[in-house]
Amino acid sequence: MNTPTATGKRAATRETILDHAYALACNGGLEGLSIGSLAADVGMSKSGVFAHFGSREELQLAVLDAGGQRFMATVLAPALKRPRGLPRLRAIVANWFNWGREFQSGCVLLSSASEYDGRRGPLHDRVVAQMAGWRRELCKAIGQAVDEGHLRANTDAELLAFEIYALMLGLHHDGGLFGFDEARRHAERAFERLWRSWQT
Amino acid sequence: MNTPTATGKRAATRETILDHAYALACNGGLEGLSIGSLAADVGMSKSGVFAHFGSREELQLAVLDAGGQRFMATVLAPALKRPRGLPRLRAIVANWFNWGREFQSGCVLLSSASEYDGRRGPLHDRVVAQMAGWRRELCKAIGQAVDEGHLRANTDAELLAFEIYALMLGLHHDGGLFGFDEARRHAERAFERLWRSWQT
DNA sequence: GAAAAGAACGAACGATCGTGCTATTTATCC
DNA sequence: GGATAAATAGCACGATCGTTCGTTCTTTTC
Repeated sequence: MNTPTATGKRAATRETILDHAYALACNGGLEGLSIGSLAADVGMSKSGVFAHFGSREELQLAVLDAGGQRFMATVLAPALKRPRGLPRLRAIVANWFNWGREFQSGCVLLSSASEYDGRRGPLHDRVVAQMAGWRRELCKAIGQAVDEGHLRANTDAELLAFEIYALMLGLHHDGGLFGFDEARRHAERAFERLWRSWQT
Repeated sequence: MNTPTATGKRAATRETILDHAYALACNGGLEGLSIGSLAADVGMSKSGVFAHFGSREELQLAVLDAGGQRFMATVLAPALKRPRGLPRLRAIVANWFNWGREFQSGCVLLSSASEYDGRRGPLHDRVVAQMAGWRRELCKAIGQAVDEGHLRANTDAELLAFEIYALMLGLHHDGGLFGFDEARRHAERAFERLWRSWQT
């Protein structure tokens, strides 16, 4: 038995740092995340935090990955237990509604999308890859709903995925600015209209 | 003739500064806008730029106002020449499609919305007021389309405004990440479906 | 318990941040 | 054209940024 705890101390504190970094980035965005404030939040020295990542960009990438992982675990994974087709699709949307409300403010992934859409570099690429991956998952679930006969046979999966995504953007946008309850009401009704418009 | 140009020198250079500030904020966002880089971009000294606004926050507010003004002039004003109802609504959307492509990257107003939705202070309030005002204009145009008999009598203006706004968010989001052309195709088709779903 | 390895700290760096203050330049007015 | 006012430049401040480096503390290994 030479493996200490399978996760070691280094990995554990790294996880702790990422927890705090993720929470901070949910407010201020990835671009507003500074190593100094992060270190103060965790209760470590700047250099101690820094040593875990080697650069700020590497830290930001790690936060982005952590966010994507949590998103998938919160939104997609539970929905996979539901039967294929529209029930699973609705479960995805339902889980998505609750996403980002664990911390008071916005979603790291969405804010990163608007922060890095115009620039170049590793962060931009990671955001694009993440978003494209999620869109692919959405299309997959939509395709299954078509196969199950829940949605019309001529359904354009990419278009519907765009529409679903747009409504979630609207929910987060309005939720952040005008209050979550009213935004939720609008989004819920919009989704009902959306499902109906694509149903068989 | 003692009035030099009706707009004095001070106002003129202030306008020049705001032009550059607006362009810079279209990429880096309002939070990424710094007085130093702005001064370098304009070709002035930091303090020279600073003197025009008195504080960074005041500068950001001015940029926000300038953005709102340009948005209204680009998107709303030309549409008011079209006949009330669906034609005007479609014109608004058509103008909105072109908005934000004057500069290569995103829209200041949208990025500000995600930057300040979680915080408090004058910037947050200004963003909310701006967004609420625009939403009100949208609802007004929708109401007219109902009055004209172009949209169903039981149309929920706020809900439709939410749906329109959501699609535009989707357009900007996808446009920034995946390329504007594909996003435009999706958004255009989604809008056609949207109009049809609310039409008489 | 000594030795080796790993993790975190503390101080310092050059740069940039927003913001004052004081000159200096530029425009306006009689 | 000289006096006055406005506009801009220059410089310095404290703070914070990301990053580096050498030291100290903690853990593991023999």
